[in-house]
Amino acid sequence: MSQIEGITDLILEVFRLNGALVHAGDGLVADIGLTSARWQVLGAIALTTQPLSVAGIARTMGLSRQAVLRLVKEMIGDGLLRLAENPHHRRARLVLMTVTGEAVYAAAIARHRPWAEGLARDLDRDAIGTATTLLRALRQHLDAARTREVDDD
Amino acid sequence: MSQIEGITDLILEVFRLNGALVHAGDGLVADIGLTSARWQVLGAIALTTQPLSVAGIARTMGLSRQAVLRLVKEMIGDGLLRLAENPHHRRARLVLMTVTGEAVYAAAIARHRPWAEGLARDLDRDAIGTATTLLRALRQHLDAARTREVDDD
DNA sequence: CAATATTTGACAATATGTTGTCAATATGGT
DNA sequence: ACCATATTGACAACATATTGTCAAATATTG
Repeated sequence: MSQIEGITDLILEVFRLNGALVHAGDGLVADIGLTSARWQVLGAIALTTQPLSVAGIARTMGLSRQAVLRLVKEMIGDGLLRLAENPHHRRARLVLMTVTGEAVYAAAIARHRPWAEGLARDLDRDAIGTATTLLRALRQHLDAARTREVDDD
Repeated sequence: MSQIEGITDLILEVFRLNGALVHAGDGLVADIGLTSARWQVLGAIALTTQPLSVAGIARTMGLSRQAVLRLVKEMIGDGLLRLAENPHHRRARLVLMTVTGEAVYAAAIARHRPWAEGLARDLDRDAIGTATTLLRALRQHLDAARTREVDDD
């Protein structure tokens, strides 16, 4: 198989796996009022020491500012998130979890753990690391190309 | 790093890479009237010896029937695809490319080749294979769970 | 053969994500 | 301090994908 076929296969598999993961995640947390996308927003907030703005969350998740903005506004409406003034930037307020948000996120984690265990059980540990490193390299390559794109404008 | 953290990292990287790939693909074929999604539909049709129905394309791509259905109808409207009677199934007609569709797909391939070469250039060949195998195993695991889900209904 | 189950295309509603645009706010260079 | 530039939240338009529902066509089972 040529190098091009190899990378193309990988790309198609990323598309398929992405869909399967979103579906599985949705199913995992549906009854606690979450979706994969909202769960990911909570994760981005939980996993940083410093509170983030909407734009900051977007950068962490690799999504557009606007996609995150809409999710955040909906989640504020649902009582999962709240905004706090940002001493460093009047416009870019900080996104924080409410008590409810924290409880829901904790519940999501509790379900994620055994699910992830089952998924990883018969997979080779090194292969997971190798794959993650490779995917990250690919994405960084693409992101770099994207930056050059914008610079050309 | 625990096995759970490892697989979770991989999952988040799949989400990010998926977005970056869709964006790059869109940019690659935008000016010939394609998008990543439409390009993938053409690819699914091109890569099979036997013509496929809408549902068949969906299975190949790992998407829902309905997602493919809408794409196919739009692409028929744009003159890229056409339907042919299916001797084995009156309802499930076969999706074929028009001459225009074939030309557009050929143009997309011509752009994909050097792009994929550049992407794969400094990546380890074995790592690509390992990653593809791992992602496929993950997806098949998830698809199997999905099948069990449906059986429970 | 008849009853039942599955597959399929169609349509609608909704969730997710992108791009484009704008004004407000920061930031950096001169 | 000033001006050009970049970042940010907001809103709108659109592409993509999922689920739910339905009726038609096919496949399966007793």
